[in-house]
Amino acid sequence: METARELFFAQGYTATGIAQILNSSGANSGSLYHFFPTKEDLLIAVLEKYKILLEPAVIGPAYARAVDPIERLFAVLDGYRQLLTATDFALGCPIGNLALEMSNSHPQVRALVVENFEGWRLAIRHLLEQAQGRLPSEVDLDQLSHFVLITMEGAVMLARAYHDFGPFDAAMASLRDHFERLVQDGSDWSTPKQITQGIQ
Amino acid sequence: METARELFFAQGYTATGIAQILNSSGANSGSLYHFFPTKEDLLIAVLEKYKILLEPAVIGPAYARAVDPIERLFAVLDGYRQLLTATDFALGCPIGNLALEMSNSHPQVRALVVENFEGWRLAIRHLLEQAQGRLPSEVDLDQLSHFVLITMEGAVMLARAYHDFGPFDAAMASLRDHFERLVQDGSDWSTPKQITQGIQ
DNA sequence: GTCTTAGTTGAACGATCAATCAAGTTCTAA
DNA sequence: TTAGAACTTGATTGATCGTTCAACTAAGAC
Repeated sequence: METARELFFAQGYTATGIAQILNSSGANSGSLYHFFPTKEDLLIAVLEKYKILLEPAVIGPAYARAVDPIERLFAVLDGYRQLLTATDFALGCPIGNLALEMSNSHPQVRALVVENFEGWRLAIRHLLEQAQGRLPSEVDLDQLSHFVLITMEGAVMLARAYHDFGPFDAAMASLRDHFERLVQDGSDWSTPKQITQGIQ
Repeated sequence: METARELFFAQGYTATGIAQILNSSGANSGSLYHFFPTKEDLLIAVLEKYKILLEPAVIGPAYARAVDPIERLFAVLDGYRQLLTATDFALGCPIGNLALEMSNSHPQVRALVVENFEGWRLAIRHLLEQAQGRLPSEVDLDQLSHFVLITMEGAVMLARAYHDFGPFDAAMASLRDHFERLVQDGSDWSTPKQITQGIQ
């Protein structure tokens, strides 16, 4: 199953054959089909695994690299940049890859993709809640967390297509700009603009 | 080739078989292979076609629905929303679909994916240039146009995965908010804030 | 010590995959 | 009128697809 996860991640679901999984893992077809009656069951197990991996593999490391909630948010995003760097754009977001491939057809798989996205988004939302005091009061955290998720998925997609960090970094810079304007706006009513600007 | 384009769009490249293209189009395998020696050549022709379709199928209709450059930008994005509605989330962005599927392996295909993305982005950039007077002078139009493209691709991906417009509309609302703040900031130095606020 | 259950083995299945090719037809130009 | 190139036809190729299954082994229960 671990081998299947890696191969689905690297090549996609359709492009990965059962035979390849068996070769790479050293398992036999009968053993595999004893636990996973169909290829789709294998994919479902992989998607369940990703739900478990979210915290230790994505959120945890980002928390360790920063303390401020907004900085932690960008540390999460930077984690995907590091993955792209380490694999020379071969690996992006495993869920995003499967999302496009499986968004038609299989409803159970799609439901698990949504669960994975929601896990990620709610982790971001949790960070936004911690920064809520600095944001304008009218900001919708569900909306903003969706926006961050969408930006991340789009940025990873484009970076892989371009084999270049230009689009990715542009999105990160724009998103940072957006957050700076939100924070700026959030402090306007309580603190005169001139003072915060004077300190900088 | 037109049938291949539709099937690649709806099902993806790997998931579409030559036999299916032949059945749906009524062509024979020999005829197909006379013009397209490999399946990849067929994909390349499809991607070239998309470059041509950008203007009449995407940009043109959006221009017809709005006049203001920023409104035209959002009209382009709304075009993808309409496509998702019309096909019940079955069809998203044809280039984005292929981008994730082909971002590894074939370099020639990836180059054409990039050309398609760049065509789209430069069309957006052209709109931003027309609105440049309303934006802060320090805004980087290349960065901002990449940001818009990335938001669009991510929004379409998530909408298809969720089978729901929540994420898509959240991204559009956030992007609108970002543009409003840019325009607001762009007018600050020339016009006192109080006056424009008073007019509203 | 035997019965049951869980798990393993790997050859084999029919279907489908992208691709081929010899034969036949249509078009073009001299 | 005719030679040759352009194009079509569809049966067929070997490889690979996901899946099956009868035979086998290992381990715990009574």
